[in-house]
This record gives sequence, structure tokens and C-alpha cells, in this order.
Amino acid sequence: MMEGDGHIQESREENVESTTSSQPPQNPRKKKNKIEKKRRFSDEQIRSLECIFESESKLEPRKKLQLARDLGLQPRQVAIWFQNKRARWKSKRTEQEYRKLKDEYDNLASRFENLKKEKESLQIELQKLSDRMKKSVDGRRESTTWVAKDNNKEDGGSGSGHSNWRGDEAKPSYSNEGLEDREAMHSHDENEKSYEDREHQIQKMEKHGNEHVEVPLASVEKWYSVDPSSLLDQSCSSSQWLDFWT
DNA sequence: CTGCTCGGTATAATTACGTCA
DNA sequence: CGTGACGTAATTATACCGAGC
Repeated sequence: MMEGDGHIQESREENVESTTSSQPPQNPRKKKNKIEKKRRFSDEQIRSLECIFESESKLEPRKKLQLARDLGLQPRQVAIWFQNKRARWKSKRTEQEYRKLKDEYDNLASRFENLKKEKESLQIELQKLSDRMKKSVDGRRESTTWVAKDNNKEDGGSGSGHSNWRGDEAKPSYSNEGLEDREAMHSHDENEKSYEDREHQIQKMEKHGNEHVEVPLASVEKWYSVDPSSLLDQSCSSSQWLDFWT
């Protein structure tokens, strides 16, 4: 808040002569002699010190003596000024680095949130497809039972509408709805390509019989080989979710 | 407007401790 | 190994400013 460089100009001007206050501390710790009151350096002194600090943050002893002579300061004062300047410069740099890192972190966090949302919607989609597949498999199992029963009958089984379609060729009526769903999804899904791949898998799975279901499903689940619970867990280690990005 | 106090900030200086020739 | 010079980090003491009354 208070830089105050401009405001203290006058009081500094008169300090140029009186800056030789820094005798070795006779009374270390507290209770300074009133005579050796702290004086701020003049603007001119500060300018010179800053100028030299820019080119070299540490002073050679000879340069220190020379500078002290030039500015009318004690060499000790020059050394202390450089020490304090280095400390201020370091904390300033630390603050800048902190801000930079924080920005990077915020960016990553927001990307992470977006991906998390996307992952959740994909999980929902996967669940839907799994349910649909399960229905399909169950439907086929039922139909084959019906067919078997019909074959055992002498009459040829005209009483049941279920015998109109067989597991190999007939599709359950919800497949059309599914198509509509899929089209709707296509319209706003950014990962259309991978979605199509998955659809292809599902269709393949639907075509095959009961015994083939397990294997493709397992491969589908490989898409989610990263443990979702660990990803969603806020307390997970950074390396864990950094691995996820790569 | 002037003067005073108060709280916050900047900075000169001190202290403690580590490193190295 | 002891020593002195010099470094950093933490802290203290003082100067200075703006706000509020």
C-alpha cells in the first residue's frame, strides 16, 4: 500500500550528510542511542544502489568500499542494504512464481473438472448401453426357450406371437428407439468417432449370441481402465491424476 | 482547514546461525 | 580445529503515510 517514494523525498534529502549513524552497535538489542537514529537513504543514494544491484546482486569488497565512499555511507550500510535488497528481491520473485503456479493450477483444475463431467456423461451412456444389451440378451434367451417349447409341441404352436421372431434375425422393438437416441447423441457428442467405435462394438455384441457377450463387454470396460473412484476422489495424489492426462 | 492519533507498510539495522577459505 | 569474513533468514526498530476524528 505505501510505496511512499515520492512522499519522503524531502526528509531524505537532509539525510545525505547524516547517514554515518552506523557505528558498531555498542548496545546490542534495544535501547539505541538517540544520536544514532535511523535515517533513510536519499533518493540519489537509493538510485545508485538500485542501479548497481541490477547488474550485480552481490558486491565485491572493493566495489563496496568504493560505493560507500561515493555515496557517503559506511561500507557496512552498503552491505546491509544489499542484503536487505536481496531478501526483498527474493520474496518478490517467490510471490511472482507463486502466482504463476497458481494460474497453472487453476487451468489444470478447470480442465480436470471438464473432463470429469465428460467422463460422468460417458459412464451414464455406457450404463444405458449395457442395460440395452442385457435386455437384448435376455430377450434372445427367452425366445430360444419359446422356440424349443414350440418344437416339442405336436401342433406347431400357433397360439403364441413370440414365435414370430428368432434370436438370430429378429431385433427387439426398442432398437429403433435406440437409433433415435444415438442420433440425438451424435448431434452433440464431441467424441463422435470414439462413440461410433463403441456403437460398432455394441452392434457386434448384439449380433452375436449369448456366449459372446462377455468378451466384448470386457473390452468395452477397458476404456475405463483408469479407476474412476480414484480419479473422482479429490484427495488422490497429484501424480495419480497427472498420469491420467498423459 | 489544522492537528493529532492510530494502524499499516517500507526499510535500515540487528541477531543468530551456516559456510568456507 | 579455530577464526574471521561473509552469506541468509528472521526479527526488531524506526520513519513515513493515509485515514479518521
